[in-house]
Amino acid sequence: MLLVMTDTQAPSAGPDSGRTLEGSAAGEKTRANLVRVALDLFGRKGYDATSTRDIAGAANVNIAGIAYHFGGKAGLHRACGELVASFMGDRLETLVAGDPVADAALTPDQAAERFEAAVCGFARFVLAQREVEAIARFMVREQMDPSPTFEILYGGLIEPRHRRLCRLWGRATGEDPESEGVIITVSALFGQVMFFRVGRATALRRLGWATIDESNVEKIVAAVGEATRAVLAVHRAGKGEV
Amino acid sequence: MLLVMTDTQAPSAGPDSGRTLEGSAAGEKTRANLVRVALDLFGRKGYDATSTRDIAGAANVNIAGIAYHFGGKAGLHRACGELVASFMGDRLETLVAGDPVADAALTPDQAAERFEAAVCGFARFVLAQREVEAIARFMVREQMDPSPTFEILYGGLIEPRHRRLCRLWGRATGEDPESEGVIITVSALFGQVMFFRVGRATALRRLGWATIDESNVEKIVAAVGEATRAVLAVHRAGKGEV
DNA sequence: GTCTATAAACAGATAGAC
DNA sequence: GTCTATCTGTTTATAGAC
Repeated sequence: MLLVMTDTQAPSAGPDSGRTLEGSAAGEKTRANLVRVALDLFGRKGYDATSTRDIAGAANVNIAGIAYHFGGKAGLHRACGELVASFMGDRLETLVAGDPVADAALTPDQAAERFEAAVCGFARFVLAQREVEAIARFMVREQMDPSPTFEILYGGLIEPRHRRLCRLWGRATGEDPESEGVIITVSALFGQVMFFRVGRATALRRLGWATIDESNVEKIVAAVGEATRAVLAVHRAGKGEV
Repeated sequence: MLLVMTDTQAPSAGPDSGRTLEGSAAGEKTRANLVRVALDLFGRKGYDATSTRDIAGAANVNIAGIAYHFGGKAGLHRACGELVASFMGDRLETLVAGDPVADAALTPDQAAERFEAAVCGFARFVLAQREVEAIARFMVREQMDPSPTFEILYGGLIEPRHRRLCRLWGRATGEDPESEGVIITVSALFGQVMFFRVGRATALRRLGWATIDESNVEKIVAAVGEATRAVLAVHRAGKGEV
């Protein structure tokens, strides 16, 4: 959550090269403001389409502050990626899967139950939490047009979480957690949830909803939970049968 | 496929206000080139981040040609949306669902079979066809940051196709095709496919694939087809049971 | 229908006062 | 650490020659 202040390598020798690692309290707040606003704008409009003037204006920070604190626009974007990886990693760690070391001790039944809870918890978290809106937009944009920041997201957040879920699936079904089939199936099940984030404009229009509020989230959770149970059942029953 | 030349309302009285509706053969080719290139760049980098200079350069057309033929950058974007709606509408009409009027005459078994074929056909089309790459990027971008062009995509393509699939689902399960539950479930099932488009960067890295070639598409089709059958079976067996 | 040239606004970065 | 002012390059749009 606070690895925003990792020292950035400024592309040119800027005024930030000599500052201390901690910074002052005022500087800390300025940096946090900039990252919060930039995350929203980068996600909404994309990197190139977002001007540093807009960011600075919305964050009530002078334009020159971006270069000072992050070495430039690219450094600010990197800081956004680090915030996302850190924030989402913290939340998903406790929300989605519980204790990692205990996985091997789970019975298949327990693992299946926990996997379903992971899908539903992920859906509730990703769809209901207001603070995730900007983060989701930012992440989808990095998927479609990866910048150097994608590596931060993939290596620091996506890959370990996804691998973890595949282990859980393997524990529940007896299948190889690193096999293509498991990775694809787990990805597809979580893709159900993603649709209501990425295709939100379509979903809202088609369902006649103004927003995806708490009661609407539960309707979606019910559907993806049911699908998860159904697919899980097939894989636990007959392994070869398709 | 050729409603690219719908006359654009130029924001200001430009040189295109007096031209004929058909245009010359050379002009037609220029317009098609511009739309093809713009669709790719808009999808890749977004509207604001794509410069008319880049588009004109890649299309081997003079910069002023965009204002001449489409009234400006916004008109070119609209033309891209019209091409997408027209092209995808044509393909999905034959690929995904067959004859619309015959739906009511289908038995539940036939409808279920056809629905599964629709999901698999959609997956093959969306994931395998090279020409869909740019289109998919363009559409996802409109979902996340809707412009006036979104209305063209939703009303002319997404809504009618989605409604059609829900009717098929309703025919197979006996459920109300316009109910929230059906719309959500159908959306979620197709969301499985979308993940491998939108989250392609993640899927490739996680699976160790360089590209999603034909054999990889079939692996994905197998997984989403299986999930579709499983969920369909649950809804056809006991309607109240969850 | 296509071109050159240019206008007017805006981009990111930075120097230097405080 | 924050500010103003400015430099340099790029953006879309357009006027007018051909």
